[in-house]
Amino acid sequence: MNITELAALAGVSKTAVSRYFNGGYLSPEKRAAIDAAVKATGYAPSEAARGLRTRRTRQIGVVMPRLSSESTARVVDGISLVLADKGYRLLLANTANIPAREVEYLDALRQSGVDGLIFLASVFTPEHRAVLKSIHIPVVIVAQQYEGYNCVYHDDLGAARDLTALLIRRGVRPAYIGVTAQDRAAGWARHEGYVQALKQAGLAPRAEEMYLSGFRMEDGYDRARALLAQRRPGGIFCATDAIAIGAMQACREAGLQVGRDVLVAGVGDSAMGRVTAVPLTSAHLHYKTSGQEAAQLMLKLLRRQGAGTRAVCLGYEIIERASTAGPGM
Amino acid sequence: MNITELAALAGVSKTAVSRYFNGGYLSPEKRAAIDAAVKATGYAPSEAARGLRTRRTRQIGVVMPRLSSESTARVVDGISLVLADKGYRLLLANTANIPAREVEYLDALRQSGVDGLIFLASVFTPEHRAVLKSIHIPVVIVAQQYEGYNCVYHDDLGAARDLTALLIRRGVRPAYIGVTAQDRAAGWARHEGYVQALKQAGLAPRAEEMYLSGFRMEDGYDRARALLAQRRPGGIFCATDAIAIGAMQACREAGLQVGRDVLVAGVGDSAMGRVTAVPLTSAHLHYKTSGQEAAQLMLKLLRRQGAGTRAVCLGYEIIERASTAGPGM
DNA sequence: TGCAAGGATGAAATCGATTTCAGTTACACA
DNA sequence: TGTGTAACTGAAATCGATTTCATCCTTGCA
Repeated sequence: MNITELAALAGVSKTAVSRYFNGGYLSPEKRAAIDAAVKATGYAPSEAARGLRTRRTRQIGVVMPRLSSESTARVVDGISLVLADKGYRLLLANTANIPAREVEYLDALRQSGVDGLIFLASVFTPEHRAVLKSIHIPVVIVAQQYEGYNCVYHDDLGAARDLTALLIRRGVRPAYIGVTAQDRAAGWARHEGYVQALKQAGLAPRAEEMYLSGFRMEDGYDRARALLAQRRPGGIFCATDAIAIGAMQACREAGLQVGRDVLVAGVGDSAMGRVTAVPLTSAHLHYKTSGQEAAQLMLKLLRRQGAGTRAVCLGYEIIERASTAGPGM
Repeated sequence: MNITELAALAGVSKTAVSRYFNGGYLSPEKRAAIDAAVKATGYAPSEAARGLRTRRTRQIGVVMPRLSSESTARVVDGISLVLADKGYRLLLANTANIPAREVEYLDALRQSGVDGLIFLASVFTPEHRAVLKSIHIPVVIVAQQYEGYNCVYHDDLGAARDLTALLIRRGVRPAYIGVTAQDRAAGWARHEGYVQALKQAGLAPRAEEMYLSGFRMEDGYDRARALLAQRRPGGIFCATDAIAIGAMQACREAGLQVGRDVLVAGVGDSAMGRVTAVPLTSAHLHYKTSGQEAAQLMLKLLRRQGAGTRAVCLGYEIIERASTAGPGM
């Protein structure tokens, strides 16, 4: 069933049918006739043909690392909530955390004709910059700040600073376990926040108290074991909840009671951190909100209301739980 | 840049360019000329035009409840892993757990021209049946068994039976907290497994020991509190990990030590259940695998190798942790 | 009465690819 | 020499919509 057949059935021209779906001059009689024909046949215009003519697909590409990460899933959830409402659909590209694949998929999605691209970024290589420059449709970058592009990101530095300060207020000098600084937000900014808090408290950051880890719980566990084998810090500030949870496990196994002998904090307020043996102090980052904001921003850009680029920085909320109760508890 | 311009640039016909991208007779000289032109311009065929002509989009629709649920995310992760490899892209529809929206989105995706549909199902209303019947592209249903359709699902009944039997072996008569039987897999089948295990052990199931709950942790907490206010079961078998984690919390607050005073088990082997104060005994369901299987099945169907419908039932793995250590521990 | 404005209409052009089809060339083989 | 086959070619038809444009029909108003 195509527009020509439907038009014949309703006794009108193709043009009238097109106007029925897209608005335009159309008499009530024809409208009713088309309405009846559409209802009877269940006809719907071909998206392919429509897309060819209008150059719009009402699809938004989303490039992201692992869907099965809580934060990513929350962001995408937020995006889909807003966009589905406006009739847009999400075209997903799962990069499995491989930067080269990000570049590849950004390019592939661009060519596949999406109206816009939302990119959940972690690192920026020269290839990233090149492919982003070659994209001539609206782009919104989530979770990282990138000069000259529309971004929605979190105040990672502030969250890390406040959490570190909290540990210091509880009477300890925290060590640090974080991730690669290539990830400006989760790596560099959170580390910087840690350093700033130390300095503000008059403490000198020491390289031997700062550890680099992977993103997984197991990585946090390993690094914390290595750390505890060398020194006994009063607290550990971890760049992510997963690392923190691994670290708490290592502490427990070392005979330390988390929240009393050693204070631990993470970032992200993951569901896991709420149910651990000792609930984890963390910073709630508004992931779902950042997805929604990114989608709103995308809608604005699609409506060509994109006067200049915008950068939206979302706040955070420190959630104190038992893991930072304090030495006296 | 379109095919006509590129053909002119390379000094060949449009047909030759098409054959360059799709295979067909083409002399090495023309191939080289087109290759050079493509490399120089970065030309890629318009997906819209191609889709119009071929009626294929290389897009697979995925309809699912909440992305921000661990099991869903794992399934979709598995799907995208397999399909991305074969050049297919995922068109996502997030139904926010609203059955009416599932029907709506199934219909919308069908009309948007996807080559196939993967449906992460929970309940089947008459409207679901109707819309599924109206779909004439390959469909794979995940997580539920549905007669006459290609399905990939888990042995929910077996997992529930084994876990309940485990609790009984540990010397307790477990109560049950589960979800609506409208969800055949997570609701009905897991309940049925519980009942079967009781009967096999010569115990009569009692209605007053079976509670109906929502899907969230808070729901499990509430139901467990209500349960504990009435009776003190030696164990609780919960239809999902989230419920079980809520229930463990309620037990702790009631002064009971989970794993000793009360044994608890869930289903799903969620990341949360591994880090709780008392780690949770659960059944690992191969969610990611089910996504991969569903994708493989879809690929077969797309290749028209769909001789009859197939139903793939995946096994499970009982993961014993401290929450079912036993009264003596 | 005349005329401008705007509602309503549908034929035809267009979007950018794939596919059909008619035909050429080259070569092997009887 | 004739013939069958396979490699190769490109003009033209086609997919199913949107959009342009010329035209017709009403009104309202001077």
